[in-house]
Amino acid sequence: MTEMAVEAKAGSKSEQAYSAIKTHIVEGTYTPGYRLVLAKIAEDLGFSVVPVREAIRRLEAEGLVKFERNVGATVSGIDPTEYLYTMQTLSIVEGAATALSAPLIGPADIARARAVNAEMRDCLEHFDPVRFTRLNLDFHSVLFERCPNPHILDLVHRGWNRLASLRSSTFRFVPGRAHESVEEHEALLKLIENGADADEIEKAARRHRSATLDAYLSQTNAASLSAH
Amino acid sequence: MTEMAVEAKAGSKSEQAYSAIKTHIVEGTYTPGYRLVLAKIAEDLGFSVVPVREAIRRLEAEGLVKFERNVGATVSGIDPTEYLYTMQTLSIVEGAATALSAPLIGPADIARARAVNAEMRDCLEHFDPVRFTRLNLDFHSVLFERCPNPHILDLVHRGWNRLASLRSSTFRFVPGRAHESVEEHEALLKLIENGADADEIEKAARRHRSATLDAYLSQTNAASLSAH
DNA sequence: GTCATAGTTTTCGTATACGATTTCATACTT
DNA sequence: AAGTATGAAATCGTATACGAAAACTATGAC
Repeated sequence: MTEMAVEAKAGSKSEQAYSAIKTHIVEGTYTPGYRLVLAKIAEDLGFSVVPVREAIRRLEAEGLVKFERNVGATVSGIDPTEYLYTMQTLSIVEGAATALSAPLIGPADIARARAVNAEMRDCLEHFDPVRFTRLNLDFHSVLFERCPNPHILDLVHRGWNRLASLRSSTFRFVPGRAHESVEEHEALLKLIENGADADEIEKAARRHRSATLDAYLSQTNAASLSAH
Repeated sequence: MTEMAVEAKAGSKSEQAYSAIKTHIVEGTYTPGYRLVLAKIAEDLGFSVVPVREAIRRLEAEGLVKFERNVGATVSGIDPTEYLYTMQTLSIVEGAATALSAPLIGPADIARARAVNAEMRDCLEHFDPVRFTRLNLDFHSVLFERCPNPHILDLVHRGWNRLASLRSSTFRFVPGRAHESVEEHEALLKLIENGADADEIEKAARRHRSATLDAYLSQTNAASLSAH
């Protein structure tokens, strides 16, 4: 788990370049604002610039890098507005993915999710935000990975990747919110376990994410999402 | 209106190639299965292959073309499963976009949508499915274009583009469904006009699309979407 | 007549090269 | 001293060229 960022390991050089750069962004080696110079990356990887360029444009399409004509690419920053857009979009697609996969989630999945959530509680006591964040993805993966619609699943992955690329910087992990979060996780599991209807699950999953966003926004006095 | 497919008119050659090819696909010049040979397109446009290749890979990311390593690209086909995935995804993102833009829709917008819907009724009497389809996009554009979240809006556009690329082929326009559709349009407008809450609008917009999908599926005895 | 195989053709994948654009540093003007 | 113009450096954008992989074709064996 937690390997979501790694995709096509081998393959064409453009694909290799794509995963290599993506990994750097998601893992935090390339932080927001970092300037991606074609020639430099090409040399580092031992490729020429053409496949690197292709990789970067693909990352641009996913929102991980910002690209300016004749200027170059930089790792996307943490503009609060962008963060809001990303979280709102994710709340919608993840909510749908969770609702769609709910009927396919078995007792084994639930058990695994509970175990992960228990570990998350641990992280709160021993204050380990990095691990907490990683486990959070593991937990939600259980809930949405069985989504039978690959398009929706792909959108969910993209959203998480974008968030991961912001992870290494400033905010995230509002302490009070983390405690609420693990409680909501348990509530979500109960809903799924009891075979609640899709609509109810979807709403709960959305609210869970909206609440995280709101917790962040309340620190930065920006506009609220759940107001909508 | 109806110009949604045309984006960056000028710009770098890769962008020009992108819009040119995209237009061909969406307008139906390149039908599903059509083989996109780099050298040929490059010659047609008067460019070299590198920007064309970049354009094609971008179209691949949007699902408009299918790309195989060392083989080439073909315009995406109308696999019923893919159609289901696309429609389901669109029902979700379009539903959200409509709900989010609803509070920003004014009386002028409503009036315009009504006019479009009236024209659609006309198309039913004079049996003009091509125009009907075009107007259908115009109608829905009024409902979702004010969505303040550009990410979501982008996903909606992508969904419509994919559908447009399938348009020219076989199915679409199940006669009975079209009549229902214009009625549902009016119902949607009433909801927005009366300031119904976001959740209600979202559900109605989703159902509207799911119903279109189901009408198609009932002809092909595939699995239903609204069953979920 | 059918299948397998070798050779040819097509087409993609990427390296290299060079022109175009932007950015940065420097010198000059007011 | 501040701002503007000029030139140099960095970087991108794309053309061209060639090697590699796949698809196609023709030939021969059975």
